[in-house]
Formats: sequence, C-alpha cells, structure tokens
Amino acid sequence: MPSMKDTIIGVAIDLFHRQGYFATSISEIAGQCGIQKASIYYHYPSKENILFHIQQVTMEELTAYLRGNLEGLTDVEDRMRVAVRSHVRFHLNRQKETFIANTELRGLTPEHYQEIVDKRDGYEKIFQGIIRAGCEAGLFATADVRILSYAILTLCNAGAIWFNPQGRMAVDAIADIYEKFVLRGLKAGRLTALGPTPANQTG
Amino acid sequence: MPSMKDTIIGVAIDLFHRQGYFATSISEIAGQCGIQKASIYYHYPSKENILFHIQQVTMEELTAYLRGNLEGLTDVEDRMRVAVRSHVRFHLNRQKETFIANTELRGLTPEHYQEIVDKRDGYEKIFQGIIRAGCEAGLFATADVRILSYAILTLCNAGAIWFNPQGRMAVDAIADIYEKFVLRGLKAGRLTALGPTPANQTG
DNA sequence: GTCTATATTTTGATAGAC
DNA sequence: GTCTATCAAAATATAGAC
Repeated sequence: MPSMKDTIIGVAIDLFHRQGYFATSISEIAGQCGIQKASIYYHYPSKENILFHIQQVTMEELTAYLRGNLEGLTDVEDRMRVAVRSHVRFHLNRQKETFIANTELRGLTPEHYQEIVDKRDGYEKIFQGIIRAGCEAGLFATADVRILSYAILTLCNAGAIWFNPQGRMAVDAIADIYEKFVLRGLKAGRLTALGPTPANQTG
Repeated sequence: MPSMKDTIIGVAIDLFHRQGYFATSISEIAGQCGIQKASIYYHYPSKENILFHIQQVTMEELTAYLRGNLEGLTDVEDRMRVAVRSHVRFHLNRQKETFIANTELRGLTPEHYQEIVDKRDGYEKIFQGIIRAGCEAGLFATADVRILSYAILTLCNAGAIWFNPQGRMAVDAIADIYEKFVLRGLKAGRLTALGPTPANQTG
C-alpha cells in the first residue's frame, strides 16, 4: 500500500502528463487522491515542489539506468548501441515522467530549473563522449557532436509520445528500429545499395 | 505597419513560446500590444482562438512549403532529401510557431484539436508515402513506416529547440547534417567502414 | 477600435480545529 | 494527517461609454 506522499506523485504524474502542469490544479490532484486540497500541503510545500520532485527523480533514474547499462563496455559501437537502447527503453517504460521532464521545465523556479538542466546536461555528455570517441576512431562520420547528440536523443524520445503499452509493438522491437537507424546514421563509410537504382547513391 | 490583429498574433507567438499557453494571460498579451485586455476581445473571441489561429496558419504554411518544394521531383531519394531539408528549414526559420504547434495542442477545444491533428496527419502522410516508395524500390531498409516517419520528423524538430539565429551555424549547414543522417539511417545496403575497426560492422 | 469598470470563477496557499 | 474555512490575487470574459 503506497503512502499518501507517493499517491500524490502518482496522480500528479498522470495529470501533468495528460493536461500539462499549468492546466492542472492542486484541487484536481487532491480530488483524485481522495483528500482535500489543503491536505496536499502537509506532504509538499507547493505545487512547484511536486513538479520538481518528479523531474529530479526521473532524471536521476534515467542517468543511473544508462550508467548501469554501459558498465564494463569498452567497444565504442557497443556502447552506442546500448546507450540508444537504454534511452529508448527507459522512455517507453516511463512514458509519462519522461514526457513531463521534457516539456514542463518552464514550471520550475529558476534554482530548480538550473538543477534539472544541469542533470540533463550531464546525461547528454555521456552520449557526446561516445559520439566523439566514435568520430576519433574513424567509425562515425564526423559532424557537430552536440547537434548529433540532440538529434539522437530527440529522435528516441519520439517513441514515448505515441507508444501504447497495450499496442501491437513491444518495447524491444521499437528499440531495435531506433538502434539500427541511429547506428546507420552515424556510421562513416560507403553505402553499397542493394536496390535496383545503385547509381543513386551519393554517400 | 501591421494591423492590431497581426500585432496580437506576433506578441502571442512570442509569449506562448517563452512561457507556454496556460502560463500566459490575456492581460500580458494586451500589455505588450500597448492596449487594455478588454480590447483583445474586439479582435479575437477568446484566448483559445488566438492559439488556434497560430496553429492553423503554421500547419497550413508548413504543408504548403513542403508541397511546393517537392513539386516536379520524381526520384525517391531526391524527394526524401528535399522533404527533410524543407522540414528543417521551415522549423529553423519559424522556430516559435513550430514549437507552439508541437507542444501546445492541449490548449485547444476538442473540435479545434481534431482539426489541427488532421492537418498534421496529412503532413506526415507525405513523408510516409516517400518512405514507403523507397522501401518498395529496395532503396530504404524495410521497417515500420509510421515509426520511421515520426522518428525523422521529431529528429528534425530538435534543431528548432536549440537553434540560435544569431549563432555560429547557418540554417543550411544544419539542414545538411540532418539530411545526411536521415538518408544514411534510411538506406538499405552494406556499410563498408573506413575506420580502423572494420570487423565491427554488423550490416 | 479602445477605454473603464466589473462580473464570475478559480487559483495557490494558510490558519487552526480535531 | 486530514479537515473546514478563508484569504488575496489573478484569471477569462462581458457591458457599455466614448
């Protein structure tokens, strides 16, 4: 049986995801928790603090999950594949929280905003390190590392927007598609087309 | 000299982009237009209608821009390259509007929401048609067309979030990076790596 | 076409009883 | 730990003068 503190977070995640932070009121949250709105303030000092708590926990767990998955891996391509899969899997399994973490930054106080942005920067730096290593090894086509990292992360976020846990596609099948797309997109080297129009290649 | 009707839209685009739709009030919009909040209602019947107007115009112009750029092109790979460039260019040149169109759907009435989603579906179908043609021609690696189209569109949206018109990178340089990444990601065929670890390739 | 004034509702948050 | 009662502020929107 979850504590009321946890119930509030769960309800808030649901409502912030569905309606947005500013469109959700404290009384709505309280209503779905089965308590009065004044009772919320016994558990959390403000509405902003609930949002901050969600973002903080989500970013910490996202980063810990990635670090755990990368542990022990040294091959650059392996690390990139695992990083993409880790990112996709977390976003599909934690759809609502990651959506909130990606879109509701503006609801935070300046101090909390900075704290979350710092955490996000740290997460992105892990990807940028792998991309840079791949470029230096001549494995990946050289391009702006920051732009590539944003592109990859945003691309993988896409799944979380339309993914339906009850739908026909499994998390791993989607991770597969993204992994292949990203690795192909990154790779240096010549493409030898298999199709009927091999003259079209430019790469 | 712009009409007050246009000024209101311009100010609203700015504020919705910076603070979000729900966090922006009618009096703020009026204040930046140099009029009283009641005067807003002479030009637009509601705050929601201002948001709807922005979304409607943005989606129509985005689609018209893509159609215009694709006109006359028949080669599948050409069409894909041009479609990606068109999408990226529009998003970088119209940063604020496209950001609003991507994130503020929840502020619309159910009827208006449906209208915008229909427009967006129509836009996505153009991309899906190109991807499907490329797969059937054996040019692109076969995968779920819908997932690929979302991945490509979201990936290209990424640029609009961090792009600084006064920054060091030009629109076309960014479009280049995305175009190459997407085309490589889509292509069927074997990769012949140029780097020092050719044994790493998995196809 | 813009103003002042105002109606109505709702918000986030607090005080204090139990 | 939850309640009732309430505050002060702000929101969207309307009425009617100019």
